[in-house]
Amino acid sequence: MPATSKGPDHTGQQHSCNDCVLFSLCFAQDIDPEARERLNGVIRRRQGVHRSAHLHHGGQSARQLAVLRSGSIKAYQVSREGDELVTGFYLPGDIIGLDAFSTGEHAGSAVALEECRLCEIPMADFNKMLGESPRLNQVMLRLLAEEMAEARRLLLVVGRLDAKTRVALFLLSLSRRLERRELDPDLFRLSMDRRDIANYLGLTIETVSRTLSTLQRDGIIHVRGKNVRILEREALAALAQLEDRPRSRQAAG
Amino acid sequence: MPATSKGPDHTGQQHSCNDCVLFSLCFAQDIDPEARERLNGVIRRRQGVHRSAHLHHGGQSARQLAVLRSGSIKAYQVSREGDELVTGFYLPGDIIGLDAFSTGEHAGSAVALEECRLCEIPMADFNKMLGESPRLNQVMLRLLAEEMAEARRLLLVVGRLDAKTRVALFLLSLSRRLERRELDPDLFRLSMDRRDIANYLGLTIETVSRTLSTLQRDGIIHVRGKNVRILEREALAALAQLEDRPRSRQAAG
DNA sequence: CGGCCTTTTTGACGATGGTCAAGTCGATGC
DNA sequence: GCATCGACTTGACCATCGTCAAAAAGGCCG
Repeated sequence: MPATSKGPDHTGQQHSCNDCVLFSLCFAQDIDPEARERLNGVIRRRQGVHRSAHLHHGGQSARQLAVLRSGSIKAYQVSREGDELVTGFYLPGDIIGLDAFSTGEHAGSAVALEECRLCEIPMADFNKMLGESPRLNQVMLRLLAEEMAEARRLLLVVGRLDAKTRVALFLLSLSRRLERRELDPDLFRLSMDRRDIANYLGLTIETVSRTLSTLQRDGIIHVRGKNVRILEREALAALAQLEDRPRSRQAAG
Repeated sequence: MPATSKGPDHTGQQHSCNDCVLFSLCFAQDIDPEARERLNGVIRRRQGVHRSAHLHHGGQSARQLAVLRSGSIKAYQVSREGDELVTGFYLPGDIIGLDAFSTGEHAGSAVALEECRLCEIPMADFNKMLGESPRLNQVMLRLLAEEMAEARRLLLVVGRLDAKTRVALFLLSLSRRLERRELDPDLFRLSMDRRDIANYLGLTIETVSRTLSTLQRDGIIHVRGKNVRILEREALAALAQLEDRPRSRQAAG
């Protein structure tokens, strides 16, 4: 709770976006230097966000926008019936809180899957900047459109593909995102549990587990609890694409 | 092709947003009168867009933003494998082309399901206005966030619910949208065919057909081809909510 | 290390919904 | 009217994946 906010901290991290190792992934790279300077003034660098801590809950009015610096975060919504619906996982460099743009309230919740560090921008400051910088607006519009495209992709995966294909796509997508962050794309640790993966993919825990086992049996991956190694990327990619998709194969008009 | 563009047309429709019957549904109501005046100057009112005519294709660079004035439109994407993926249906008042905001190119395609009329705003003009009006930016951000929320809802429907629930939700959603447009929410015509419905819901044609038949047998709706009458709204709503959802019922953390 | 709890895996079984196939309905054209 | 073509409906069958159950593997704490 008493986590550092503003001012120097003791982890050797820099205090300007310009020096940030994540700069090339962050939206800050896309705005003009002047705006970035102002951003630096209002950003609160927060660390010590521990596993299971919520960044925000659905329905809460948005107090800040955040960029994830380290760790990982699960985004989910709660349906009227009270079930959880996992909508995505954030990795370092991702921006958190865009879902509040329509109403000013968060559409969903976000919870840390492990120890996290963040850059937070108070909403008031951010809105002020938005009102003054069309450029920043464009960037936000683009980010939101991207998140939308991602949701659409997920839609394809979740509704229409068989279990093997869904899991293959999940692993590959994660792998690709890690690669873009200069992390090992073939050997990584799943920070979310089977339940979250299953929920995200629209499957049950058992099916996810079984599917991972099958992929291991076929020599395509190696799994040991949360640790995954991709052995045959080609084969995995083949599954993700070619596996005859069973449902609704109507051709384009 | 030679359809009217600009200037008077012969259907008795007005030429200012202020007089438009759709004004209360259109984003034009949310911007300041001054901007609306400018909008009026650049809008092209187009009619005679006939069934199966495309408004745009995926990958095309966006030439305009459009508001649907009458008729209905199907939005879809084409996957790498060449399958069609129906992502939504537009009704009068809906805005078409937001998907181009991230890259400048349309993410998906849009095709008329029946005779349509539109208000088109050339992208160049629109972008110019965006650059000058933070207010307009906010409105666009909100619209995009809403479209996103819609996509998320669809995600829930398509991946996790059984066929009966999906179809019930589809009918209710359509009904609600018609109601907001002051049309009869209980008696309407489906402008899309079964194939499109099935694809949108992540089901097969046969299952959609069977499910509609079952709903009819149970006295909840009456179907005759594309014509639908909702007989027992309560019962339909009950199906949409309470029908025990079979998959992934993990509780919130 | 041993107990306890949670997470994950594995197995057996059955229902939902996809597949294939045939039949009905409806619109259009001759 | 009749033929034809596509859209829609209905039926029979069966695969996939959810359900239920139990065992195995980790984690945590004493």
